[in-house]
Amino acid sequence: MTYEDLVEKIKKAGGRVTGQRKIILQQLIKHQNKLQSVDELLYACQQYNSAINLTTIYRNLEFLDGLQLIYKTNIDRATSGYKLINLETHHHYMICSSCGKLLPIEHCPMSDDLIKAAEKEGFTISGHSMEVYGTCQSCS
Amino acid sequence: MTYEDLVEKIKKAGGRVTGQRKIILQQLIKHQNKLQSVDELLYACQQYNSAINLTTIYRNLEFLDGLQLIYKTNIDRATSGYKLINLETHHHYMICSSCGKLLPIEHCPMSDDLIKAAEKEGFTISGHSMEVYGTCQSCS
DNA sequence: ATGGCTGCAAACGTTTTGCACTTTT
DNA sequence: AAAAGTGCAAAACGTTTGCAGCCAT
Repeated sequence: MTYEDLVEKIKKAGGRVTGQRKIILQQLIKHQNKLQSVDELLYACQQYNSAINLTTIYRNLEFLDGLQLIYKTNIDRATSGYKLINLETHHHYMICSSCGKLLPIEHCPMSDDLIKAAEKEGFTISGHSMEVYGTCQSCS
Repeated sequence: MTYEDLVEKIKKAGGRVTGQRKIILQQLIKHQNKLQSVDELLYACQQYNSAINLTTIYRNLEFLDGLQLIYKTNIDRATSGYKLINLETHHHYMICSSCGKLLPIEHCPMSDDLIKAAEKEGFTISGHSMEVYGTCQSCS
């Protein structure tokens, strides 16, 4: 997902490409392979525009989430982590508890067996989540 | 997990069986098969003791969580859901978005393949989560 | 009588909102 | 010019904490 792809999607959705949004997009692209807390993203953006506001980060994440461009999960009890979605791949990750790095998992838990078992119980599946936690090579 | 089992574990841990705690335990047992928000649990408990306090619910959930008796997950972005852990079974669930009911999944995504793939990348696994979302039979 | 538990009120950190102003289109 | 985005301050939200009093052991 390139910067140009993102800009195109935003314009198609009637969104505007403001100075703050540009910086946020760039920082999300730059850290595509890890989860960022809102504070980390704010800090990263402020290196390029010291005036950028926390509220603007939240609103942009919400806006991009509406465009289904954001993967969100909890870093810990109190903190949310965000990253750009990698549209090409189905997204399950191994998450490093130390540095937040994400290693994609090819293996998706939605097996035929599971789908059949759900149907059997009359359960209509609308989605699923799976995450593996641990420590990555460079952190251990 | 019976009430007596829980009381035994609590006493073994140096905890006390107070009036409020009894009610909370009973309500957790009663709703063992669904996620309850803190508010729902509070409301359920207040049917038996109208004076019971929100803080007490939180502290009891935290206490029981320390004893590894609580399964916690997010109901939605803002709300946490709690239930008693079913110690006998490894816990993955299909969660009904409408009523919060939980249907256990026998299938655990931690396959040998996945563990081997993690090792290969030098990732040390410490835990994992998996949840399936959808609508249960009686809600659809 | 000791130490854990409770209730209350206040604090906390994250996220959301109202409003006036600015910028992109 | 219109619509969307921004910054600020304040509010809202779920959750946690300090403290004084209470109750199970």
